Amino acid sequence: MSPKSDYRQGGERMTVARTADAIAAVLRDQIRDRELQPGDQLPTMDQLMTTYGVARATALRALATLKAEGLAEYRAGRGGGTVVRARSTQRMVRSRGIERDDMGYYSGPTVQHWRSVPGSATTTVDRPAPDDIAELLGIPPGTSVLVRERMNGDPERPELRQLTDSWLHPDIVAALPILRGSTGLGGTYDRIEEWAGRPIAWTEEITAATPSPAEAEALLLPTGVPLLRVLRVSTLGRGKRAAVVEVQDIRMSGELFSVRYPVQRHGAARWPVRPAGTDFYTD
Amino acid sequence: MSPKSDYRQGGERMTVARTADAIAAVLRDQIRDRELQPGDQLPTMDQLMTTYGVARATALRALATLKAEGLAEYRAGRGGGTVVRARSTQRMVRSRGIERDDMGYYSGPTVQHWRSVPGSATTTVDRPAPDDIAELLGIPPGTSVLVRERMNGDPERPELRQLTDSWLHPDIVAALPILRGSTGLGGTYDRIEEWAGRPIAWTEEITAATPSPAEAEALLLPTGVPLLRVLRVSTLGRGKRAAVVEVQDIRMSGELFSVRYPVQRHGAARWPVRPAGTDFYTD
DNA sequence: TAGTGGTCTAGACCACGGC
DNA sequence: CCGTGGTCTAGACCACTAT
Repeated sequence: MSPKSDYRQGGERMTVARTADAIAAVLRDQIRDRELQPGDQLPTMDQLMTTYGVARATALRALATLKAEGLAEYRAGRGGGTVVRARSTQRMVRSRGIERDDMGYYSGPTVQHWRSVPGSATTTVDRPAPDDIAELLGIPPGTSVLVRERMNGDPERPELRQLTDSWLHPDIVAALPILRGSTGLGGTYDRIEEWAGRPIAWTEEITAATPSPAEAEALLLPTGVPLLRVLRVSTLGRGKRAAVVEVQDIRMSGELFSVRYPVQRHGAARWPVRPAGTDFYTD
Repeated sequence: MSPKSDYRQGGERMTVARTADAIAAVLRDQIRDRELQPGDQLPTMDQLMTTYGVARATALRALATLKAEGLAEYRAGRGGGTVVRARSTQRMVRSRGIERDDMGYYSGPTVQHWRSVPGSATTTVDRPAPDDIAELLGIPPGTSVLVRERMNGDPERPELRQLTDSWLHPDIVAALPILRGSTGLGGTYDRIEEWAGRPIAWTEEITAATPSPAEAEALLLPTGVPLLRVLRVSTLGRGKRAAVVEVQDIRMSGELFSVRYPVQRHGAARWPVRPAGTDFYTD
């Protein structure tokens, strides 16, 4: 992986890093091995130019690579430079069960006090559904769908925030035109349950994604930090007659957040189990 | 967001993109709006140079930005070029319940037939635990811990693969030295339950991360694709006396995989619910 | 072989922010 | 002020692969 050696220049075999990727690999290894601690300054471009004998642009690209990977960041000003980024190892864990208080449903105590991020507001628009949302809603891709977009977070820790797009199934919007209006997002679930007279069931599907520039800006993501994406599917009814009424697309920093679920035992995995025929590992 | 206009050059206000970021933004918008479909060729560097009047390096950076974001990729050779990447919108969904067959435990039918990736083998080493693993194991960071590292996946679809590091608590390794040996990973759980005489309980914590170059290579990740990371914590006992015996760190492509869980209602959220005091939305 | 992107050197100029 | 990284132009050379 690290092209630190076995590198040719003018037919002569070199053992030192002389390319941007090789220099980046040297520094990356030093960071991984904690020779360079968070907050420590990396060599400046001038230092890289003299120690490795490369051009300025090459030194720049080595440092830029580490920034893109989220390993380093720039501190501007005199005495600044490129430093090892302190990566939060302590993530905010969201236990994904549904709770309820005077305000309505919420998903766990860590977010009970979250509010709309100042300066942002819920917007309600009709928009063609992306493929994955359309698939979950069970409608043709590109169908125009009512979506409520919102950003909220912890009022006391502004970096803890998430973007939520609530895509409402066309049938439910036709039946409940109030959903186009000022009903809060939390209120949406109550309105639907009042109308249906039975409970919504939720399933969450979690994946990772690269943020768009707009998402990175809104969520204050440094470069190199991916999105943690939770797709929450709200369903009425059970089994084959279950109808998807809403899909929420919730995006948050993959570095600051994690979500936690208990894992259930099914079928033959229920305790006590019979001994396995072999110890072959299948997962 | 898109610096397509309001750009100054020599004191003259321009309305066309003349920087790498601005050109990238134009192309990004065209991809997002489906003017450029997956497989379509983006303008070549020569075309960008003439249409925008920029230097070759600038055109290069515009295209490189899109590749880094995972929106485009390079097809080499004559007639090739930079094309819009086909992003798999159909992810492999792993329903995270625990099942069991003759082989032992496994997590859902989609992975029941998975095997070790050809050419890879399980390695067993002692390694200092990273901070987040140490935290979950309840041991001081940097403690040397036995870890079993493995890569497995779908034999018929080699791109569907995952890296699994199984970090075993020092106490359980001391009690069960066999875990250092050739017991399969799936066998680990059986050995622990036989020894303890009671069932393991699992919790999974999901987050997103940027792959290291080594992880990207092993998992065949194109640039711009983040990791989906599942931390599975295995526990013996309940409540305050629960002891963590193992932490699995499972990494897979965030583009090809998602994990799915049912969401439980707790406390006041159990049906039937009382009406909410307001419709204020807290999540 | 031709056309694509990728890397490098060399040098000019700009933006930022602590000193 | 001045050292830091960031962007740009300009040009040389290399790597890949369909044709």
